[in-house]
Order: sequence, then C-alpha cells, then structure tokens
Amino acid sequence: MVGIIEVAQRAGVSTATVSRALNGKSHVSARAREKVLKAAQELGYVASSSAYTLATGRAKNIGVVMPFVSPWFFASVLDGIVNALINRGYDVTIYSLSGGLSHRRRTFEDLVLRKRVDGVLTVAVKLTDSELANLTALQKPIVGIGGPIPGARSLSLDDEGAGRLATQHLISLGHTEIGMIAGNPASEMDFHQPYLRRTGYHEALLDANLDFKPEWMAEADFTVGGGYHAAKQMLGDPRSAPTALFCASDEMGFGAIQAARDLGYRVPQDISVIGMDGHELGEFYGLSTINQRPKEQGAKGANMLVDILESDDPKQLVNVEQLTQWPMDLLVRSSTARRARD
Amino acid sequence: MVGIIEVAQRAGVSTATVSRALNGKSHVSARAREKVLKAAQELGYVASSSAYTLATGRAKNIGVVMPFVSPWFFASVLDGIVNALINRGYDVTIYSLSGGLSHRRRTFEDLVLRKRVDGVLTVAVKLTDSELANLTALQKPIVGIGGPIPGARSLSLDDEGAGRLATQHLISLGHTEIGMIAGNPASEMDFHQPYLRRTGYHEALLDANLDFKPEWMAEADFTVGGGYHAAKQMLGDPRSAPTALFCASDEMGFGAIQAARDLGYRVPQDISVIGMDGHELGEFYGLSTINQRPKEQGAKGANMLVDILESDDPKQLVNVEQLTQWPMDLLVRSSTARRARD
DNA sequence: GGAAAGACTGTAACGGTTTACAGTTTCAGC
DNA sequence: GCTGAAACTGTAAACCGTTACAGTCTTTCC
Repeated sequence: MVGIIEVAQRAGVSTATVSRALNGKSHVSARAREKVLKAAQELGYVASSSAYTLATGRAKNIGVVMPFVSPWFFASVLDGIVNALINRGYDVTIYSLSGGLSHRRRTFEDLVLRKRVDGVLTVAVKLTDSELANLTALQKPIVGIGGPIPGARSLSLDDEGAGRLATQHLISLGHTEIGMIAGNPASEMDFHQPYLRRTGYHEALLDANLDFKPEWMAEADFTVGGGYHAAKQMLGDPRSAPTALFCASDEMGFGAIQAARDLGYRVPQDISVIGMDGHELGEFYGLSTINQRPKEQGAKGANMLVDILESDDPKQLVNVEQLTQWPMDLLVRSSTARRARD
Repeated sequence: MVGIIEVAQRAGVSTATVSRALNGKSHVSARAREKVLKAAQELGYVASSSAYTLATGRAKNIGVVMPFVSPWFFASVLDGIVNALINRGYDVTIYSLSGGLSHRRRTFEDLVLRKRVDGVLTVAVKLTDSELANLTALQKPIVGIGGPIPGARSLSLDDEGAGRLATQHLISLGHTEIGMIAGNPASEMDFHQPYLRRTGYHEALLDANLDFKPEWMAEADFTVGGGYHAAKQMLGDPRSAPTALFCASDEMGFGAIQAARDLGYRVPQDISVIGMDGHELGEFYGLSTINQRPKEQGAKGANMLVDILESDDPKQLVNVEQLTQWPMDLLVRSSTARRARD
C-alpha cells in the first residue's frame, strides 16, 4: 500500500510538503509541487480517507436518512442528492429507516457519533426530539427535505397549500362531491405530508362551503395498490360515490384511475382524478397532479447543506431553524375535467 | 468529544480493556466488562469510525456503483442491498455513474484507493479491464449484480435466456410477426443486458423458423417515453406492424401499450405486448413480463459480498470468477393473448 | 549592505482506535 | 505449597494523514 511517505521519498521532499502540494492550501514552490504531483501520479497515490478524516475531522461524506428507498419520490430525491454531491466532492451514505425501530435508534446514534458523516439530509422524516437533540448537540448540520423539521433547516413543499390547490382545482371544475384518498396512520408516523395534505383538502371544502361526507375519505398506503383498493371501495358504492377524487400521491392516483375504469367509469368524463408529486409516469396516464420536482428538491437540499459545511463558520449555522418553501406547479392533464355526471 | 480514554478513566481500566470489552473479541473479566459497559453507556460513547478503520483496515462500509439511481430497477436493487446490509452491520455509500466519464474515473480511483469501502457491488455495469484490475489488485472483493462480470463474482439473470423465453411465449401464442424494442447503443455502453436480450429474441425466432424484418427492431432508451415513441413508430406503419411486441424493459412496455392504444389497437386483441423485469406497476397495467425480483437480487448480492468479507480468508476469495444464475419467472398477464388479427 | 517581510520547507505532535507483546494474576492439579 | 497453563490486563506501537511551529532561504526596500 503506497502512502504519503513513499510519495515524499520519491519526490525528495517531506510528507508535509506532499500534503500541501496535493491539497493546494498553502505555499509550495512550483518545482516542489511538480515533483510531488509526478511522484503521486507514478505511484497512483490517493490519500486514505480514514486518515484524512481522523486528522481533519471532515469526512467528506454526508448521510441521507429516508424511510424508504425505492418508491419513486424517494428514489428521485436521492438521485438529485447524489448527483449534486458528486460535484461538490462529497460521498453519500444511505440510512434507510425501513428496518424497524431499534434499527432506527442505532442508525441515529451511529450516524452522528461515529463521525461517519459531516452532515445529515433527511427526506420526509419526522425526527423525534431526542434525535434532533443528538444531531444538534454534536454540531452536525441537518437539512430536511420534503417536510419541515422544527428546530432545523428544511426545504419543503407547502403540503397544506398543495392539498388546498388540488382540491380547489376540482372545485373550479364544478365538482361539489369530492373524495380524498389520504395516507394511512402507519405511514404518518414517519412523515407528515399526508396529514397536511388532508388538512388542505378540508380547508378548501370549507372555504367553498361544500359538504363533506365521511365516505369520501379513505386511507391507504402510498402505493398503486393502496390507491386501487381504496378507490374501488369508495367509487363502488353508487349511493355515495364522489365525482372527483384527490389522491395524496401519484401512485395512488394511478391505482384510482385503474379502479375507476374497472368499475366502468370513464376518466375524466365520469370522474376526475388528481394526484400529487409529479411522477414521471403521470404524463403517460394523463394524470393531473401537483409537481414538486423531487430530483431538484434533493439537489437543492444537498447544496444547502454543503453551503453550510463550507461556510467560514459552520458551527454558527448549525442551530438555525429556517424553512424554505419549495414552489409547486399545478399540472393539468387529461384526468380532470368539468363535472358532467347526473 | 468523548473518546475511549474517558471511558477507560471512568471505568478505571486501560483503553485496551475498554476496546476488548466493547468488541468482545477476547478475554475480559466479567467485572471489568460490566464497568466498561456502564461507563460507555453513561457517557454515550461510540467509537469513531475513522479511527476504527485506520486501526483495523476495515471500513464496515460497502460501495454500490450504479449507472442510475432512480429508475425502478436500480432503486429496487438498491433497496434490497441497503436492507440486507443494515442487518449485517455495514453502511452503504452510493456511487452513481451518471455524471460522465471523468467522474467515472475519479469514482473508481477514490472508491478503491481511499479505503472508503471494504468491497464493491456493481449493478448492471460493465467494468473496463483497468477498472477491474484496479479493484482486484487491491484485494477488494466485488460482486456484480444484474450482468455478469468476467473475472469476478456475479449474480445475474440469464438475459439471453430471458429474451428467448419472452419471445417463445409470444410464438407459443401463435404469433409469427414479432417486433422488439431493444435498448439503444448509448445505454449499452454501460450495461449489457440489452444486447443479450436482443440475442435471445433473435435465437427464438431462428429456432422457430420465423421471419425477421428490420422494421421489427427498434432502439430506445429504457424509459416509458422511449418505449412509447419507438412503439408508435413501429406500430404506426400498417404495412409492417407486427402482431406482438417484446420490450426490453417493463417501462418500455408501459409506453408501448399506451402507444398501441393511442393508435387504436386493443391490447391484447390486436397486439400482444410483453415486457421484462417485473415492475410493480406491471400488475396494474396487466403487462406480461419476466420477473427478476430486483430487490431480492440486491439482497442476495449484498449477502454474498459480506460472506466473502467475513470469511476466514477473504483475500483468497477475491480473484474468483463465478457466475450465479438468478432464476426468472414468466408472468403471464393480460397484455398477451393468442394471435387474432388478419 | 542590512533588515524585515514573506515564501518555502521540515520536524514532530496529534487525531482515536486496535492489538502485539509482555507482565501479572488466578487456579487446577499434584 | 508448588508449578504451569490459562486468563486477564496494561503499555506502547502501529494505522496514515494534516498542520502548528520553527527554521531557512529569498526578495525587497531603504
């Protein structure tokens, strides 16, 4: 294994000079630098990251904590994060929370204490007070993506506003009987969007003086299957079927459209469906939605974090609470139309 | 920052004893162990991973190299990997290759040389000879998932066989004019499935003595959009439109089904479509496919790698070439049916 | 020509663990 | 009670960089 000592010997200088030449932080004569670069090149030398971390306290690595990794939204955010971070010279290590509570605890302890990471990005996770305390106590900056984190910096869609907007879109099309397929409590433990989106829906109905029936609210998990089953249930009962449906995610929306078709509804003539997130498949199935461009959100969050890390005084910026609103676009496609039934 | 020294002082023993007690590798008296555990607990001590890595040479971290992170297949494999590795006590850091060639080089150099990782998992990447040489020279075990890696251990579907199977399924339904939407050369640079799947398709046609027209082969990228455009082109020409279509990925299959519908075809009455991979949405769109359960594939690959790492003599196992075949299931759903047109 | 400033370089301390080695204690067996 | 082996423990040397500090060499300006 070739280390800095071999390079120093080959270049005929001290290890300090090698380090300086390679990191370019302070004065090194042009001649020395050249010799070092040549020697390093020839030996194929790259500094050991653990030694670097031990010596400097910087890991050049950031931790991403997410409840799941494969659903489209999470994978997209991750994609954005990874790409942004490559350019900034940071690696990313993933911590999935899908392994249960004890794993979750271990994750948070290790994450922070073992100096593995310089900072943490959370994606749609609700941190417990103690988790947050852990993180901030150790001066590790955090930025939350997709869901505000009280007491920390975060970047998030206004989920309540989004729920309201989606519902208002349906109202503006003349619908008065509007159902919603929301997230279920199990998933709400981890992240809070579902609840907020539901609140936005209710508010929009209230504002417009529209009725709300309990049969118009269903809970499901955030998958296509969840949306399908919930929608089939809701739309299958002719006594109470709404004429429009707001789904808390696009995946649910896909399922709902399919369920509607299987029940003989035409979309959007018989029923309007709007989803949420901006799933890439949405375009193909004509699903109206609210686009939140998760990939860009991930990139933005990652850059915010690195900006803090590389500022003159990162410590000072650690404990700041700051919520950055992420803009949303209403994408109107072919799954929503004026009310026509009756 | 609380280190091993503080724990040692508090427990009234040496740091060596603390280390031994905490790692449980050698003899420590019950009394000493208890004192150490208590002290560590009270101080909230967790060993620094960089110091650990420096001292032991183990990073407890494995690198995952993939061309993309968000497409369903990759995200699913990653999900499987992450979950398997949590249980084995390893972290995972992601290296995406989507950043271009110079990034790719840097990635491979850093990956290996900086001792960040104990081993490497590649997902559907073709390694260049020098990349492989780099990795093996440094005694880092690699296992390739989704695509055989010559000279290393890998776990892969028999893509040629899969292409043949999909095509034979269509043939068995009486189809004689069978088109294929394959991957395009750009994506084939990175991974090789596309080529093999295409070969399987050709072989199946040959075996069955069926004609092949160049108009029946289209190239597209692996997205829904790619499949849509290619299918629209191929099916739009009434002189040469096939009666069945084999798509090299499920996403392409979704696009193809949509294109067919937009052209007025009924699926499967007018045209049969079969995809490949086992995308979760496939069930909803009734897409017949070949299921390769990527999540399980990721988990299996991860476990194979850790098995090597934790064997008695990992070094000895590094340079082994070994291809493990991954089983595939043909999932027949509602997008394929007996030929009826004419 | 001399002094001061600045550029450059090297020595050595430091970061926080693990572990080889050596020393001490305990204990079974006689 | 003695002996040898086994169990336990501590000291100190790695692991591999970065960087404070101090020293040397140039250069510049009176």
